[in-house]
Amino acid sequence: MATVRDVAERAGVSIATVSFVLNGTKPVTAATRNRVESAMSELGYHRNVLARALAARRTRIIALAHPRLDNGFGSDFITSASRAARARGYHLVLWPVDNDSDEIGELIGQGLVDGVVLMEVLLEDARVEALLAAGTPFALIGRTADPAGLIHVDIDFDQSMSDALDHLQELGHQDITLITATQPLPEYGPKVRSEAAYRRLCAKRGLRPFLLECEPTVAAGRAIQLPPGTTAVILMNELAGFGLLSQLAGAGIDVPADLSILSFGSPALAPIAEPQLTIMRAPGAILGTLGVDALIDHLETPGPTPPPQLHPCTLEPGASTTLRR
Amino acid sequence: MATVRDVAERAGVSIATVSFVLNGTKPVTAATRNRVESAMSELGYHRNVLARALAARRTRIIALAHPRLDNGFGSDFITSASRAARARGYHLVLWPVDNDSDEIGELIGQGLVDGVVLMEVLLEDARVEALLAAGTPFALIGRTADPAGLIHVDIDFDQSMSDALDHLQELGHQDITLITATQPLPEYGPKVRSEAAYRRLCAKRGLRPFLLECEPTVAAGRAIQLPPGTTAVILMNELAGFGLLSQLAGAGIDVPADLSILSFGSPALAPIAEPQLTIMRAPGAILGTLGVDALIDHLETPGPTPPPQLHPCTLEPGASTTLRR
DNA sequence: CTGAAAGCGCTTACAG
DNA sequence: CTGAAAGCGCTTACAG
Repeated sequence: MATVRDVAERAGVSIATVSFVLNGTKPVTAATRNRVESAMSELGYHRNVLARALAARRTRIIALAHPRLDNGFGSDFITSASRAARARGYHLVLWPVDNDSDEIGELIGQGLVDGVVLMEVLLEDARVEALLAAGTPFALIGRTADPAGLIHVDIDFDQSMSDALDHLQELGHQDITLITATQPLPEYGPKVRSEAAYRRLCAKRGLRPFLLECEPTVAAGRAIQLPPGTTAVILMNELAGFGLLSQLAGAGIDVPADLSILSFGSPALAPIAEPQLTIMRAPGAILGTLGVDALIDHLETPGPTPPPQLHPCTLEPGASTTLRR
Repeated sequence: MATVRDVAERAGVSIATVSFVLNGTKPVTAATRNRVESAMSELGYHRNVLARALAARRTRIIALAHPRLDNGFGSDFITSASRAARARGYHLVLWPVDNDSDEIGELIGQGLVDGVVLMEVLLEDARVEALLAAGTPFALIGRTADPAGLIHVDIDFDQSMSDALDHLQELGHQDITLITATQPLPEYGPKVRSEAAYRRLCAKRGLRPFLLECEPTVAAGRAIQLPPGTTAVILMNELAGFGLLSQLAGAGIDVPADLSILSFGSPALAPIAEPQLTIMRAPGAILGTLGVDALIDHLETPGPTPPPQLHPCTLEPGASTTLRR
């Protein structure tokens, strides 16, 4: 592998000059620049990111801390996050850490990364404390209970719920039940915020709120007992949704003629349902890009905390919602 | 952040000695070791991985090169791969690269990683050539057309297909149709190998082979025309499977009474189907661990190419297969 | 605009 | 068993 020294020698300049053209950090005459650039391409020079990082005290590596990946928008998110990082000349390392301050503290101490993107943020999150204590810049995917002053991107649950209700109300529905999933951890942000948004919007719109929750399984969905009078359902429990569909089919209740279903879920599963589900699609890929960009922006031009980036889910019409009869 | 220098000073030794106890590379008396270790813990010392990497010419970072993640065992695989790396003291960086030799060549040139795990390997893969040319160690998840001499881990398609046929034959089936998915790229290893295994095993077992393929969509599944006489189906096309189930239900054909279905697929989707699908589950998490471990083993003790690690899918009984009537 | 030199925080021959 | 010193491949004040 060629080094700056090789390039400098071939171009007849000092290694400092090579560095200046490499980084554009100081003015260099066109002639010198050309000599350096041809030397680089002739030698197939690639700068060593490790040495650069050590000397510059900036690694241009960021971590994606993920307790687990099996949920929600996992794959989309990761693909877009790693692409976003690469697009800005950064590398993304994966840190499989639990919500544990020691574990992340140890990782931070290694000095490998300039910042951290935190997935699966809890309302109370020990990792956030560790990051704050270490002075390591970070961006949250999701939000703690009080995210003021923290860089974060998240689903806009208010807007999403509003859009969901709009869709159903435009179809004439007024008795709309919200079905969520029982969570292993009590304080799960998306659920808490969605329920709050639903309650608030119902009050504001003069709708009677019906909230239900069940385990995220097909079997639990089969056992759902909808409140009498319900003509539409907002689902935040994809698996139970399939159970519910099966239960309804068995009972001769037609979807959407008798009951409209709007499901917060993934486009992968929607076409499997019968009828194909109308979904509110989570902006996984968008959040990946926003989170990484927000962090890198902050790393490159530190300043006051940028405003949160909240992005709503997108309505993707299927065949499971229709006019109330 | 404390450095080796701080530790050395506090312990009253040289930085070399600190390094020796850090790495266990040279014998150190118990007394000295103790002094160094207490100094380290008192200072909350963490070794800087960048500096170590630069000095030792080994970064202990490996890359996971992934064209896209949306397919197959994506999330499971990545989670297990990143855990496996961490368990061995390595970091895993994500490289979102297409099957393009330039792109991966540029990334390798940066000197960030000791080796690469390659996902989504094609029968002819430009990235493999680039890696070979650069002399960068790598492990394949999947296989090229001729993987001899390359470290690789993959699904054992022969064994998996054999297990699938065993299951169905034990239930009395002899007319077994294999349904695969049309691929965007012509030479897709899993499909090619599965079909070959199916053909070979049918011949060996005196079964008549029926092969079908269709687009990986629910709609395509609805349009499948099974060969007359088929009593069981092996599906390697999950989405089409749902379409097929729907088609059969509409035609009054009972699964599994009239037709058994064994699907190579994910445990996430199996319970959604009605009846719940009997599946051959891809060993995504296992391959993640095996791939990373194989690469790191080779990095730490170079030697002849270790034998390929082939791991079969696991039969997970559902309610979609039963005795032939 | 360009260069000589120090330094980032480690590891590793080489000596003793 | 321990230490002094060189060096990994860069960046960045500091001078000129």
